[in-house]
Amino acid sequence: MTQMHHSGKLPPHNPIADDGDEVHFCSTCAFGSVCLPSGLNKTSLNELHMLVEHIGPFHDGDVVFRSGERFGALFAVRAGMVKTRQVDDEGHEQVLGFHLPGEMIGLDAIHPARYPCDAVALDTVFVCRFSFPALSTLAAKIPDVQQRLFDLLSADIGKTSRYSGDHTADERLAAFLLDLAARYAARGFAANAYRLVMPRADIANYLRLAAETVSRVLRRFQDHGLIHVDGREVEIVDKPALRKLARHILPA
Amino acid sequence: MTQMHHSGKLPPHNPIADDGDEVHFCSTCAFGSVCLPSGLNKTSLNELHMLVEHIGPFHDGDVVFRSGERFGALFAVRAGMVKTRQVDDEGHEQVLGFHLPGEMIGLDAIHPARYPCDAVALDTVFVCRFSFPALSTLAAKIPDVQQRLFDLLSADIGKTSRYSGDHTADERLAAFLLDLAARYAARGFAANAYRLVMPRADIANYLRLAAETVSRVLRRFQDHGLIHVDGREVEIVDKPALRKLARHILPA
DNA sequence: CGGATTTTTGACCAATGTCAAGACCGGTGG
DNA sequence: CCACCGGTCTTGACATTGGTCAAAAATCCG
Repeated sequence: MTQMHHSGKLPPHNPIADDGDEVHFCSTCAFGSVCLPSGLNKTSLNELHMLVEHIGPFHDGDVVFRSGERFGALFAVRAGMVKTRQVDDEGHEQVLGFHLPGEMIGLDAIHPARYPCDAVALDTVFVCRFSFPALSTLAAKIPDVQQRLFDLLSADIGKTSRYSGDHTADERLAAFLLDLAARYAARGFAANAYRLVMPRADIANYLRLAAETVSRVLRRFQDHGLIHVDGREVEIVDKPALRKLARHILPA
Repeated sequence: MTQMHHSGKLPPHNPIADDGDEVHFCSTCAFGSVCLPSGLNKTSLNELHMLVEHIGPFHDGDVVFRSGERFGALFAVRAGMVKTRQVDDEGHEQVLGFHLPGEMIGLDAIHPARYPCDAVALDTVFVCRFSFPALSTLAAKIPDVQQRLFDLLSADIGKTSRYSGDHTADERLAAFLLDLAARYAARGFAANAYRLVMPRADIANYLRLAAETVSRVLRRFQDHGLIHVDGREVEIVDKPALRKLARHILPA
């Protein structure tokens, strides 16, 4: 299994160094809609920015948080890709998700008050840390923040059930490729071509398939002109066809 | 597919008629810890009770809420069992969960602001309706209520990922039986014997198996002395053995 | 360039799904 | 009380998807 190269958490970056692109970042972040001055008063805005710590860089295999650690904060991915996974005591890994810039992780840790999974960097990653006690307090004062938190949590329940059904390998892979494309597009990246940052084995694990099956299906998709794959680079060629395959899984 | 016999929602019961067992009910409800006078001041308590509407009875097949309806409230099951399910436009059903008394449904509707699934009674069901706007307002005023909501949402994310992994039919069924037993026990019912209210087909769908497989596995479990099944009545005979089977799925 | 890791490919296999038939069960009406 | 009916559940025979194993090919990095 992939193990961390470094020791785990790194000390916070000097926030000042990041101020330059803070606004740019916030525009794609999970809290963007409340962070950015969209009808939110300056004081509240500052309070939210105040409680955010910028942390990074993490490198491939580094752990942002680890299963069992006491829960203290939510994280938003600021750059790079993070996978969340559970490893049982016999070493079986279960990949729970892949998280792109602007997406929030740690939401499943609130209730047990411990992180129930590891969050592992798949490449060079920067994150924002939101102290949860501070965030709760703020949420009680600012309805928009509270609502945003409820929304993030609720949306995560919906996402989690997306792949929960019984579907063929083709359906799952088609949905996976489209879903990633849509999420990249939503964050302002190219809509039809991107890099699969994670190894095939992780994709397979996430989709409950064997790595060999992922390989074979991608190959077949390419042979049929649905996508073009070169190593980890993917280009979506025939989106309607993929969408048709994925129709049982993806949101209408 | 099972269709509703009646038209759907029924008018609210007269709350006064239920006052008698309100306390008893609250002690097993998802909001019990905040509703009951455990350090919570009387005024707040009253405000929470105020916004609850008791609704029912629903009968087998009746719909508590339906996919696509505008989201306005969370529901707690008060009696009976509710299943949540999605039906795609080709009629394929996907069962998302079974909900026992004291459990909350509708949490996945907050974000899309519409119910993303149907909630269907499997037998005679009573629910409590929590107006969400009212609940949010209250949450902003009472930290315990806010925290409770965050907890409920977060726990649901965790639950949803429980069966998300790749597991054998045996593992899944063992986990399913134990999970139900634990949830019944947590609500004060018998810990080792209960009635499977739902048809085999629903269990199968939920666990991504064929109904025939459910049938065969239950049979085998019985032959091996792990459980005793008689129609929909189940008794757990060898819990340690089941737990061993389910060890990859169930919480430590 | 060389070793490790990841990915691909082929051959085979097993778990589970599918199909079909029959048993069971609860309710209904004669 | 019994026969019947519709739905549910079980069982058996068979089919199929996707998993497993093994080895070769490609890729990555130092």
